[in-house]
Amino acid sequence: MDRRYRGTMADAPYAPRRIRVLPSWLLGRAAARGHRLVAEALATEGMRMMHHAVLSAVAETGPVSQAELGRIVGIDPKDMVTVVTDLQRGGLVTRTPDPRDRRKNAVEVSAEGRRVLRRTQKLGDRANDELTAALTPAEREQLIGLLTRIVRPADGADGAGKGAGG
Amino acid sequence: MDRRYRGTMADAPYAPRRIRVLPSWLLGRAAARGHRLVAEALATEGMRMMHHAVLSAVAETGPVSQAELGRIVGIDPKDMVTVVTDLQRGGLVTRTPDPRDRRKNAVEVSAEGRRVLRRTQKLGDRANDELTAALTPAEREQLIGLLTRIVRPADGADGAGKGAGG
DNA sequence: GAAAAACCATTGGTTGCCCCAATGAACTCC
DNA sequence: GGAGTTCATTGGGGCAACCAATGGTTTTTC
Repeated sequence: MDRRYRGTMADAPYAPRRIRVLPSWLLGRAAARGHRLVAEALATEGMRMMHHAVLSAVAETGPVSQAELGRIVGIDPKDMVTVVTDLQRGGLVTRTPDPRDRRKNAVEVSAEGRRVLRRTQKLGDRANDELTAALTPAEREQLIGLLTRIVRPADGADGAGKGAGG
Repeated sequence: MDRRYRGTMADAPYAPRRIRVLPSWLLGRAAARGHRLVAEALATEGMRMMHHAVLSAVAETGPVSQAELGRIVGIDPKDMVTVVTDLQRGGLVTRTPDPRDRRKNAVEVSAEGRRVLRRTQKLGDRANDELTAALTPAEREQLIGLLTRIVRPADGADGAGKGAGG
């Protein structure tokens, strides 16, 4: 394998020992690879990760406000505006004023949205298969379990919920 | 406990089922949390993640060129210039022309650099402890092993080494 | 019922990370 | 000594996460 000049993350096998074993470091690397793989796959449908996540949330939650969506997928209200606008422009969701609460937009998936979602889900799944190709199914489940517990430490006691990154 | 408005990643517990179990998704979340934790910790020493990684690599590799460093930690040559400049400005590394190859800069850690590195390493380690607080030591090792294999699939056969993003 | 507080969608702007292309100097190989 | 390559540097560009402010709307409180 010719080690070219390009330093594209993916081929940075050695890193300093002290760092290479740090979960935060590995997480960053793995996430970067996952992101690249998924983004690449989704791009064939003109979708991006956040768009897919939001569309998925909409499909699952039914008519829902943007603020609620933001809480669900964990993105900023500002970014949500962009995503929903894109989705709407593509005819994947409808954004209608909620008659019960005129502040809100009722976002709902369209037939076309469901169609696209079905495809992008398959694409995303396949990308994830490739991402975890080196793992056995059992190991993959293990990884998912471990990560899930890392992602939501809000349950534990000790110093959690510290300063939200000033 | 009050669920405020802010959607800062950390408190996005539920996400759509279909997505929540996707390694790529979890990886992104976990990485974001790890990044926040570590960055926050390092900030107390005025350091950033990349700076720490590079400094660590320099300390471990001895006098080394920037290009080599870039390959080691996996960042772009352009960004390396900035990082090394910052490090140099802070007196943490020295950047001297390599007499054996006048194209190269021999980057080397300074005494002060070692001192800072010792502190930032401790800081980084602690942040990682907090990141993995929900895991037992054995589980943490497990996670590291799993992630390591995800990060470098370059060994396996199947479609690996695919298009690097495009 | 009116003021106060909270919430929603939107606009505006910032930061950090990752990536690519081009340039001039220096080294290597033939 | 000329071609090809590597090095540091400069100049861009894209994407994700985040924070502050505003006008309109709902709920809360007195």
